[in-house]
Amino acid sequence: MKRNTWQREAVRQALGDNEGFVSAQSLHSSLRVAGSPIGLATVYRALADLAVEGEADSLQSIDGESLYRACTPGQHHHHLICRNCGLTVEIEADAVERWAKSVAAEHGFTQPNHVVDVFGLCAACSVAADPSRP
Amino acid sequence: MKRNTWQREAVRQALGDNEGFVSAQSLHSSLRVAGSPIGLATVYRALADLAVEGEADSLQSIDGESLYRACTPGQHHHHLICRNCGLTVEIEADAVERWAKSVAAEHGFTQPNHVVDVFGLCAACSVAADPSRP
DNA sequence: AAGCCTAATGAGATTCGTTATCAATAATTC
DNA sequence: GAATTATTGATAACGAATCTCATTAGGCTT
Repeated sequence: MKRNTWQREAVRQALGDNEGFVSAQSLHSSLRVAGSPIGLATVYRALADLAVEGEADSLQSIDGESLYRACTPGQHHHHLICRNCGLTVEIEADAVERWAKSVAAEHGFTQPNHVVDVFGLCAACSVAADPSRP
Repeated sequence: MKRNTWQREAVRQALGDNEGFVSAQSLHSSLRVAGSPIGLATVYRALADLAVEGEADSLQSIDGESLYRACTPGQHHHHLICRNCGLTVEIEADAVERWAKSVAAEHGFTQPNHVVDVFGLCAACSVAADPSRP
């Protein structure tokens, strides 16, 4: 049976408090800094559970570590992420879902997963990077 | 100044001989099995160089390791990858390209990059994994 | 409230991919 | 051929993530 512990809740809340994607390590250390005695292994477990339950999205950062972010549960979606400030927008992509499924089936592949993320500069960071073109 | 060594050439060739994405580790061990005394660190360095020069594509596998594959430089494409045997099919995705661009613009994002990869089990591995459902 | 069962925790050890170190080697230039 | 110096490679170091297992505590029953 699944149990509710203050640790799970602390991780869920810490995730929700954060705007963009965070690593398990940094989430753990910010919890510790905030005075929580939560253990690192527990943070990893809680994040993995949240990801399975659909309450968190996860992606692999460039250097291979897993990053997590709170998300609206129950809905499969992808992300538009500012590579400067980390601002993240959730995007729906039914067309992409169908495309991924069909392209997999077309080549005889089963159990298709897909990784679809768009990185860019958000409006604010675009202006900051090139003020001449607002 | 950059120097040409047989080790770089061996890595480039081993990559080209391979059908799908390979990890640095497995590439190294197959080179060793083939009789080459090449070192592991050198394989990592050669692969990183090839990726920077555009002669290899790299991606992060589900479990966090970097996988590499030879590719024709200057051409943008995506991949359909068997997560069991590594078999890779290059896929065209003009529709996805346009979708990524438009969704980025729609939210005020500029300079859009995107990560689009589909993982699954290829026909052969699907049968091997579940022979009852060929 | 007390007790039981067992899921969950957490400190530390462990695994494993990748990178850094640094003396030795060898590719290029002169 | 000698000099220069990029490159190599064995090994150490690093870091993210997982595992171990004794301990803790959540939720149920009585």
